[in-house]
Amino acid sequence: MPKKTGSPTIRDVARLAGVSITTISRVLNEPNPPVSAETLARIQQVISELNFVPQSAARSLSTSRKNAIGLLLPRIGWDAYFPPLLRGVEAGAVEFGFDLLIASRRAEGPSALGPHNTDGVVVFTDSLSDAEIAAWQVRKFPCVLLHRTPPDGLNIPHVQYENRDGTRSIINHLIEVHGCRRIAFLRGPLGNEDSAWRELGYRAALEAHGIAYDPALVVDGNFDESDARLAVEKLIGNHAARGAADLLPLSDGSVLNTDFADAVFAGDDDSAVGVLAALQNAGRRVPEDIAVVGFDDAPQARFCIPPLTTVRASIDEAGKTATSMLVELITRGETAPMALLPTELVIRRSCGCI
Amino acid sequence: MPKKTGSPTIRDVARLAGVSITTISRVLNEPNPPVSAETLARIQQVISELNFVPQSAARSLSTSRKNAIGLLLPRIGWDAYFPPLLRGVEAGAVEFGFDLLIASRRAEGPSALGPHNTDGVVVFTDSLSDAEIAAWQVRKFPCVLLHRTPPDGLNIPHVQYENRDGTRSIINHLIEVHGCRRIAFLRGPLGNEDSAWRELGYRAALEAHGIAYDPALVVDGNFDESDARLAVEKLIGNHAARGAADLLPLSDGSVLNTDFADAVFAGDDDSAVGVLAALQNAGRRVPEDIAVVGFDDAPQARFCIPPLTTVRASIDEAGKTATSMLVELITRGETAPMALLPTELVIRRSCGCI
DNA sequence: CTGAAAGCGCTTACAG
DNA sequence: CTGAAAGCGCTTACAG
Repeated sequence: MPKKTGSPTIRDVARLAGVSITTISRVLNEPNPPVSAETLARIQQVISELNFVPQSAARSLSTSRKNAIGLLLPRIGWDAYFPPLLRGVEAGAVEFGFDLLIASRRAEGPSALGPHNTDGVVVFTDSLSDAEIAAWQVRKFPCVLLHRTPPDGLNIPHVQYENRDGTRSIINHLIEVHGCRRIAFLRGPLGNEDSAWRELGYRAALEAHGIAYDPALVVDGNFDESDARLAVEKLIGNHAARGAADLLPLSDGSVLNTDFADAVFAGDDDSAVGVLAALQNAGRRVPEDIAVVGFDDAPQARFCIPPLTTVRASIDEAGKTATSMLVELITRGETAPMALLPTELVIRRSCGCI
Repeated sequence: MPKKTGSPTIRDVARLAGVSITTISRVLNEPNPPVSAETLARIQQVISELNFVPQSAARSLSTSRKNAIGLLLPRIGWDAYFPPLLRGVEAGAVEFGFDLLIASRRAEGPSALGPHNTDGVVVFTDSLSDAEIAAWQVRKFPCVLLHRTPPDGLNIPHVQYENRDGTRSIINHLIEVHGCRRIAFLRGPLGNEDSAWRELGYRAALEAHGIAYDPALVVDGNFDESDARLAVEKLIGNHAARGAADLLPLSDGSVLNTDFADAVFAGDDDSAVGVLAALQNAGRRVPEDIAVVGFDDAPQARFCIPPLTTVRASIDEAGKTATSMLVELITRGETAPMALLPTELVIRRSCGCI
């Protein structure tokens, strides 16, 4: 009989079914185990009676596969896109039959995830240093970078959004549909890759429409609500200091808008919330006096006043893609060098539409 | 030399350090390994040079401890409180030196998490059936229930919020500060435990103030935005059908409010969004004509129009508490039978304050 | 202070 | 169709 109340082992199953553990193992692992129908039935019966599940550790030890992948996250910034990200990764893991380990990166000590407990890991943004990534490479430990480009010289599969295209299309929308010409841009944090690509998209869209790039319209929003608010207040202040008229009432009752800009691309949706607050405080109506757009389609985007026009990228998709690339890397030894995910324009009221 | 480019084993370390693997193991596991200072230094040197980390699988197999805990989630509903929940659980896992496995529960097959790959799991809400929980109990597999009470007759540690107290305090606020007397309540889904406790809190607060419970004011909102919206529309419709006056302008310019209610407790914040929409459509001003309050302090609460007065419970705390209880259960064999977490009133504009 | 050896629960050639 | 045996990389009495 099975010992005590602990979990049954393959040995218990073998004894109760009257066969060797080899046979049990085969039934467990092979699609068409070479056993008589009768024996097979008996074994399956015992397995389900005992509720037997093979110990992962023992299995790993003999196959040297952990059947687990890891998702490594940075310490902070887990918020808005985290649920869909995890949902995507989890779905991928399940689909390919892997367990999923999660860890957030701490300053001290080695990563909680690595060759000792997983077959490979998805590294999200800057959750691992260049040096650590490089160390994994020499060990040939599979990993895929999500929202992060590989360190120089290293050829590591990575997945990213079409930040540039997404930005280009939302700026195009402002220019072509709403006739904007002075579009402010709030940069993300220094060194942030998403921000760098968005800036390229911003410049490309301007250039394609023959609009000169104006450095005075580009400031730091840091993808942060209150930084963005301050940045816009400064833009307005600078403009006033130059003696500009801003909103000039005309004799016919209409208004001549000579404001600091006719649109603000906030860099991301968090910043956009700050931008909206700053504009409202300054007495600007959005979108009547000035348009505002974001990026990400974060949860608060639809609750903004007015609801925010923005760019959406499917985060689920990103997680799933990264995971399936990782699995390919683990099982076949190679995968695509990178995946670039499409984005989609989400039109709401803050740009002037609707 | 270490084989190929794979990971080094304890054997590699022993060879390079010129000692037995027993000694290496001791250095790895004992706080004060009985080795000469000189040997110790040499060993640590080799370990860091090789970047050696013991294989979790091998370690588990010999100790029969996985050094991992699991977090089991239901298939859906990962959204708003998910990041803080995971943050809490992850923090707990790290603190006690456990790896963290995550899985969402699927209909088919056994749970991806169990005795075969973890030392215990935190079961979130209804991610596991009563029968499966019971099966784990007979195996003495440690688990802690989060936001879920144990199946009948089973004595399983669980952690929950003070839903009743939290509700009582927000209803008290409506009554005592804002003089509300006719407070509608939108129930959560049938069978939902949080909802049941909130209803008890609602009734207790009314009773404490000598206000009769009026079944006509209690309807189903299902913790869902559009269900809640419909429910409120129906409340308004029923009221009108009875020929009530609603908002009656008086000769002195003020308004006599004979509306269906003077406040709505939406059950949760998702519902509150639907309630606000229904009231606005029906021409009611919040909070001037009617107060609205929610529960959870979900992210959208501060973005609502007007910002939502609600009840907050620290989800981080819940995750952390559940995790430390689980660890205690794993290491000491027992822990507290349950933990009841406090809530906090979050006052914003929708109740009439500010 | 140090090591040889058994054993954890599986898988997988190898042999029949 | 079936099984005995070696081995995966550790830990831990046991012995010195």
